[in-house]
Formats: sequence, structure tokens, C-alpha cells
Amino acid sequence: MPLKESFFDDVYKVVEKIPYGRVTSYGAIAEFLRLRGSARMVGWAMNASHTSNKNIPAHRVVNRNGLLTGKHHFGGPKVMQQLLQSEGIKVKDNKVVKFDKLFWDPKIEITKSE
DNA sequence: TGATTGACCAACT
DNA sequence: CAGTTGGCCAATC
Repeated sequence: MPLKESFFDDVYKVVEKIPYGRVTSYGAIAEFLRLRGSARMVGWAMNASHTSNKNIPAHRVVNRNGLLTGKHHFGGPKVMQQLLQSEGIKVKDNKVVKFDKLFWDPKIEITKSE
């Protein structure tokens, strides 16, 4: 067991903790991990999550604008939107409706007990 | 080993 | 308002 797992695992932990019917952004995760500016790495982690053994609800992770940028990486451009809608999240024009209300900030929800 | 890219973001021009 | 650039780190070519 490596003490310091890949930064990917940190991302996975956060993403897995995203509650049902909620969404977050790459930047929020990156910022939570003190990797502000490295939001691209979060995207990389998501890309790896697709091949990872763990089941990562990457469909709950969207860009800062609530736009379903990575929908194409789910195996289909419709998959991500359907997954979100299946969780009660309304998606319109490739973006999450009321994203600001559904937005789940890890640095608040997780570190709030810190 | 160096250069390029990648599901991003923010600032600058 | 749209296009460019810088930034961060890791993986691929």
C-alpha cells in the first residue's frame, strides 16, 4: 500500500463522494486538492477512471460552466446526459440546469469538519 | 529524452 | 466578444 497514492486516487475519492443528484466541477476538485490550475489533470484522472477498476461517476463532474464537456468520453455523447437525467439532474443544451444549486463543492462538504 | 497533448480555468489582448 | 497565452502535472508519441 503506497502511502501517497496517485493524485488520481485523490480525485477518485472526491468524485466517489459526490452525492446522488449532485454535480461538481474539475476546478473545484483541483482546488480542493490544492491543484488550482491543474484542473486538466482532473480531466486526465477522469479519463483514467474510465479504465480504472473503480466505478467513478464521472458524469457528475462537469466543467466550470456546468457544461458536459467530456460527454464524448463516456462511450457516447448521449450517455452522460442520460446518466445525469437518470439521477434527477436536468440537462439542457449539454449543460446542467440549476448547476449552481446542484453544485457540490468538495472543499466545503469534505473539509467542513476540519 | 524532448515535445506534444489532455474531459480545464482564468487572465490578458 | 473572440482568440491567445500561461499555468499546472502526467501520459503518450
